[in-house]
Amino acid sequence: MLDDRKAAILRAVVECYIRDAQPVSSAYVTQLASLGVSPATVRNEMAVLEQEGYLLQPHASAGRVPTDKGYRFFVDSLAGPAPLGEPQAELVRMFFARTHGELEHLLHETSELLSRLTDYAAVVVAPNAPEPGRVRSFQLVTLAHQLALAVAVLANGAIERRTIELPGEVTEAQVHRASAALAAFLVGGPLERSGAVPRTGDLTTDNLASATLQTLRQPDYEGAEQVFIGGAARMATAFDAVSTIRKVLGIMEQQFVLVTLLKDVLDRGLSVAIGTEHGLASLADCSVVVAPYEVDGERAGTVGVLGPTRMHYDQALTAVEVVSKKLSKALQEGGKPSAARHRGGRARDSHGGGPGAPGRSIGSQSHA
Amino acid sequence: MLDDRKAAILRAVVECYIRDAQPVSSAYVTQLASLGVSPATVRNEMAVLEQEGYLLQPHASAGRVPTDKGYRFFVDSLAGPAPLGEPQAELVRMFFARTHGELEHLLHETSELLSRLTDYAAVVVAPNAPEPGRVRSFQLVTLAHQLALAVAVLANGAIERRTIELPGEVTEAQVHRASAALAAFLVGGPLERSGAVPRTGDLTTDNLASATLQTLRQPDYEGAEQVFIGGAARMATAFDAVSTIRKVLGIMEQQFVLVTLLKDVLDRGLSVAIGTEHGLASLADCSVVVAPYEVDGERAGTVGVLGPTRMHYDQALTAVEVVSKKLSKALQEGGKPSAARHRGGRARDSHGGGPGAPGRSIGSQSHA
DNA sequence: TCTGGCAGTCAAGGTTACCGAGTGCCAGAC
DNA sequence: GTCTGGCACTCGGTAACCTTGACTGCCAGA
Repeated sequence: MLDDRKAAILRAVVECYIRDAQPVSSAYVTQLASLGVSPATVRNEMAVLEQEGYLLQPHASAGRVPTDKGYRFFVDSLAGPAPLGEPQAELVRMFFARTHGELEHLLHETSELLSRLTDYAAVVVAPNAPEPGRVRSFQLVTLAHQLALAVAVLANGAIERRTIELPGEVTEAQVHRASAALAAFLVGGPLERSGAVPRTGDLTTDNLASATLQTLRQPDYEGAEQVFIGGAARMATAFDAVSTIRKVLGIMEQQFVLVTLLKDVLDRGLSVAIGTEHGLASLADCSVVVAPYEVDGERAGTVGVLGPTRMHYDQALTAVEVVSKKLSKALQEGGKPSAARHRGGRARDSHGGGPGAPGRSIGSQSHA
Repeated sequence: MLDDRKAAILRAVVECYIRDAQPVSSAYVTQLASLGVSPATVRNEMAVLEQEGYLLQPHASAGRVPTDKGYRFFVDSLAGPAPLGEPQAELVRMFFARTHGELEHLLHETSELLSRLTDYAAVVVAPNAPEPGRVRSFQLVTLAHQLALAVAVLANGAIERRTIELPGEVTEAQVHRASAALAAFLVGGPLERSGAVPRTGDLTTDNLASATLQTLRQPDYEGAEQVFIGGAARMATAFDAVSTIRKVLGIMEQQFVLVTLLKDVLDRGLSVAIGTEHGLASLADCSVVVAPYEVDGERAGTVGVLGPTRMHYDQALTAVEVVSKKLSKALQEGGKPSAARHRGGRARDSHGGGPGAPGRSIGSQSHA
């Protein structure tokens, strides 16, 4: 589609613009990309590139600026992600060497890591798949007069809990029996195990048990995706127009929108969405770099970076890639309860570090 | 300290400046505060007020702007918090009428509520006191080969969990016995119950039990304060200098600093800290309005509002006051497990609403 | 097909002048 | 003594204007 020279010129323009945030002139390209031609020739080529929609001239006497299409070509023709700088690599190594507490904490910190690696805002979407783990222990505990708590410990250390309302006439003994029956039924299998609890003979007990079972099968309201945003404040550094900052922060508030955005991008099989490629008008000046991460070999969640369209795509791609890989691995490490956890309460690794360091990012956690 | 007329003039200046964000002239004050004197007189008074440090003139031909000291006088002489507007009151009522899920979720949403009420950023610091609840149920569950999970359900529905590393030679039966012994020892009392577990006769079991007890007595690493920030993006609307926005967002990233700030203000017995009154140079353009909230009659956490020094103090004060009261009450409602929870895993109220509405704020949750 | 040169265009920056908002001060009234 | 009206003064802000310089587009010639 583009001959070598045009491609080289386009690449040069994109690179310069990403670096300097200023329109790139033909002379600058000439001296940077050693093409052996004069500025005039470059000018001609640039005029063609503009006609074809790769470049744009803010005004007549200015240099050229890449369009979304220009960035797209740049990204697609990228030799591949740049290797991570040594200091960054060290950061990643350090980060994943430490053991983190529960999943939420890990993901939250991961968003900060990614943000620090790239210097853009980072987004981490938590896994929303229900815990697949088998039940290791089940208990029904009476709390108040007409209130009980169903607590299940899953094999991976996660805890599922549901509040159960008791009809008035249930006795403590009946709760106990129902608990035992449910434990016998559930332990060793999935929490949502189908079928009915074997009858105990006592009607109230059986009713309680089946009601509890029903509740357990309903997904937790936490099922909605959780989003962690790291380094939102870096957006204020990436742009200098107040209005843009406002728009972007505004979108980041609507975390539901953000999750949908990332999902869409991934679903379209992309790892980069540039400018208007994702349909959000208020993020027209932003690009998104995403990668899924896996738990037990299955796509579980998403990590991503949100930055200006003139972002360092190569670095962002690498960072996102590396972090998603490492995160997958960290979550993979099976029984290790320090990480493979979701929705359950908190766990802490017995050798986990003390109180976390002061947050460095406007981290965000919400139920989108 | 200030005679009535000076006070009236100062108040008028502050009010106008809060409303218009523009230096206030003597003429404007004259027509607004019906003092029955001419602009010239007001000018003379304003000159005195400036000399005494209540007002400031950005430049010679400009009107006056309040200093921190001026705002302080204004706040202190405030007749009292303004009543909440009807729409706001409705918002609060609606909010607290709904049942919320677990504590974290509630606090997170509270920060958004407060932000929406005031149109500034809101901060909610979670209670950091350990759950005082009595143990209702205790269990030690083997997870992996050398890994167990201690799970305690407290009377208020909270769940405490600790990971326990098992020495290699422990059998499943021994874990079981230790679990039973610990349950017998702990249930009905506090989780940190002092004393030793009664011996079972089996050395390994006893060792495991006492090791577990030891772990239980150590505070969870989540003991560090959690902070929820709602509506951080509103800061971008409150200021129009990019550099200020950057500074403020920067501080909000360092959530540890933020917590300390709120703590300091409260400890000094203040409910409002204006401009440089709190020592943070980068928040010199900001004021903070705080109030503690209570759980079981004891100070548990803090709610606060962070806005520009020219904030609507009366409204902010009311909002913070009302929200802290209502929050205390919501958390008070004793056995109700839907709210009185911390650190434990998640619980959901059986009649809790489905997936929350899309987040409207850059909410933030971190371990400071 | 490339190149050098030249004219054209336009943003940015600096200068000037002007306007107007607001003060300070003073003399006179109450 | 206190207040007021009036007047001169001060500056920030805006607009008009010009200059500069950085580009490009185009064209004629290599």
